[in-house]
Amino acid sequence: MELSCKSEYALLALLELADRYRSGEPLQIRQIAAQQNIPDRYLEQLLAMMRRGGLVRSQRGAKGGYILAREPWKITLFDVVTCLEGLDAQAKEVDVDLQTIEGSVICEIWQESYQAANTVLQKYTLQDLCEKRDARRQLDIMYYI
Amino acid sequence: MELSCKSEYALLALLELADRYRSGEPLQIRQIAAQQNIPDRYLEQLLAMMRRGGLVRSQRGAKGGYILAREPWKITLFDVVTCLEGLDAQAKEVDVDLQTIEGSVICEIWQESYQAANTVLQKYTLQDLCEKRDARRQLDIMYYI
DNA sequence: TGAAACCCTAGTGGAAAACCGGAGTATACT
DNA sequence: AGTATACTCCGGTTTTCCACTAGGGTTTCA
Repeated sequence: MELSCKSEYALLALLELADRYRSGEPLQIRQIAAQQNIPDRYLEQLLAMMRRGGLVRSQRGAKGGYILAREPWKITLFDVVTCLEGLDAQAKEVDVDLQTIEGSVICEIWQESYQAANTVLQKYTLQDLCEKRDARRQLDIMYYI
Repeated sequence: MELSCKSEYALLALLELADRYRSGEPLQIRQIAAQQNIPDRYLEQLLAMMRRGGLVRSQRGAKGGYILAREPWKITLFDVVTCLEGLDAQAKEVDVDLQTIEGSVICEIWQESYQAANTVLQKYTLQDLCEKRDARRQLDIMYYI
């Protein structure tokens, strides 16, 4: 479970959407991309995935854009990464039967390790992320003075 | 921290070396490769990495081969994966300073998740792996009868 | 001396990740 | 109604990385 560009871009975008969430106004791809320095056509794909995954809602047409599908404290980082990377995760389960004993023993331990990582990601929500960011911003201002 | 071919091959090889450890005799690349169905020239590179990482010792020349550098219960799975994938891990630390606040907040959480995964890997040694394998073998025999 | 083994470096093929472009469709505003 | 805006779908391109291959060395033992 490494931090790919995909996941990072997605989280940055969701962070922007979380900020905007209370207003109820949608936010455009272009704006998010400009704000966070993300290639816009790529971000488009990621947002489409997250829409299919039920994380965001889209509004088409003029004055359209994206809105968080539910409250920022109801979306965990685990939700995000599984939505993005989890689509091809089922494909790996194919040839488990023709594995050696050594292979399956190793595989089990990896599952356990994987599980531990996911538990951490389940602990944090977008809300938490926003708060951490704000706290960090305050801290940076203090240091600057 | 996903299970790459590299790590799996390396663990399988180390498992063979662990079996052989008590005898003090070295084991050749070819034999390991044949036993575990690993491309031998590739395994050669992995063993070279593990030698540089201090996990195995090599003996050159005829009747040479590889030996575990220390006892099987003193090598954790964490040691193995960091030895193999950890070489380019420092390269990522380069441009940390020019990161945004959002980026570093995300990065921190990823570190925590990573850490959790590593803690699991630190818990298991080659010895544990061997024992799990043997237990599984016994179990398979029982089922077969 | 020669065979058996490790040692080092470079290069290749293919697949996945990251990214781009164009044509289509829905929506709001005038 | 018409137009501008923004999402939607889908195919293509570029880049990067992994698994693997290859060849020419060096050391050791018999």
